[in-house]
Amino acid sequence: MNSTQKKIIEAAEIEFADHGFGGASIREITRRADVNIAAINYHFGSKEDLFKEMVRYRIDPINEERLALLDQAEESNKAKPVPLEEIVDIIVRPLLNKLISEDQAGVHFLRAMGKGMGEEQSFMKDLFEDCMQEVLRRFIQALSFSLGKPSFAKVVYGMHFLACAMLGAMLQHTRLEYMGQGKIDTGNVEELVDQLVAFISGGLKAMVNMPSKTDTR
Amino acid sequence: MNSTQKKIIEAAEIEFADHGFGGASIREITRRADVNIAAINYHFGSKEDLFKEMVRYRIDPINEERLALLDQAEESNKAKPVPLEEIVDIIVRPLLNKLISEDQAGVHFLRAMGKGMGEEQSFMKDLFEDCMQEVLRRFIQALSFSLGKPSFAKVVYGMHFLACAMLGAMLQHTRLEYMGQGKIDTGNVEELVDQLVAFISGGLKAMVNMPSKTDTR
DNA sequence: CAAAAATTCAAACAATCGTTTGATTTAAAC
DNA sequence: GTTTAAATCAAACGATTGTTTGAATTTTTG
Repeated sequence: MNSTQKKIIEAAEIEFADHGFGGASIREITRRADVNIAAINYHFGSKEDLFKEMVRYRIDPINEERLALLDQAEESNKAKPVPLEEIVDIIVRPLLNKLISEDQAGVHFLRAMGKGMGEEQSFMKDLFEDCMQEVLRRFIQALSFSLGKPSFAKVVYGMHFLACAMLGAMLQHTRLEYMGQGKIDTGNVEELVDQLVAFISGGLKAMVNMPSKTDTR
Repeated sequence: MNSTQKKIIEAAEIEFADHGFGGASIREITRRADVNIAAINYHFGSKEDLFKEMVRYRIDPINEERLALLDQAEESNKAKPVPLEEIVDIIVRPLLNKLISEDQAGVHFLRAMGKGMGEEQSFMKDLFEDCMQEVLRRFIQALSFSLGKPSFAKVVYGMHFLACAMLGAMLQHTRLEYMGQGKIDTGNVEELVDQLVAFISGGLKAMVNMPSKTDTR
């Protein structure tokens, strides 16, 4: 990955974050990256391939880190389940840590990815399935074990809410500023993640402990 | 609101849901609504005004319902705080109930609105501030009271996570199908809301009970 | 029924979209 | 230093974007 491609990726993160995949403009990306209009098609093939490359470039290392941390946690807990907070932390922290970086590129990436996940582009579903398949499988299993193997439906709802809360935090991080009336330090990602992990873990436990009318295992 | 305007609004919900505000096409909306291309500018003024109208048309009654329910709950609890689950339920249920409707229009509206909230269009921030200001104020106050008046930061984080989880559920409702491998009845909104309310309430309590390093009230 | 207002229509507006082309410049290989 | 290959460039491609226009049509009013 040469400097031109890097410049394009960084500009793409900002544009995709601001306007989504469909709304972002190739011309605006190249203008921001200070490269020629044809550079994107030359280096990446198409706008679609650029988006895919942008996602994989950032998300693959994060998922590797997640799996390694889960391996490590499962090993140190022997045959016992990994504590819930630990699992949630491993899912959330490596990703949301991208909210801090000297050039703010991570913030843009998270917003761009969050926005992409909501789009109806047909290639998106494939992209995220490719990226997340193994991670999803492993963490659903770990969560189920840690929660005492509740019904399949509960685990799915739980994983869903976990992803929703995390996705929302990615997309709406800037809203903290407005809601907090400037009294919240939005740069304190450590604090944000701590609170979010507590929120999600507590939520999962409460959900599992609640009796469900239509529950079958 | 005549039949042409109604047809346009319904078509707009689908298009905005699928492609976001920036990605949606006026031509596609009018084609789907089976009206002339000029109808949108004639009846609404602009694409932007159409989006605003679409949001207010659906969200204003929901917010009125929320405030009425909160009034009622506060009255029946005298000077005591309203139970947390009840408050969360009032925020979540009137909105997510839109996930069910014979013509699925509600699903599209929720996705369209969720997607819009993430966009950087300058008019969006104003629109949502106008819509949500009073509701936010009232429910932040009720939540704070019900949670035992924790620090301002905790309440803000809590309200933020609540909104994030709800937003995610709106945006990603169809993902339940995929994650649940077809074994989850995605049409069972009652069940979804029950689980979500339990998740959010449990999350909020856990968050408030967790000691915070940088906590000041 | 006639006059007036409201609505619908096809056509065109300038602007922008993603992509391609072919020439030109820069870098690498021998 | 000459030859290949890689990269950058301005220009143009056809298609689509949101919006406007002015005539034709429908609906309402007196």
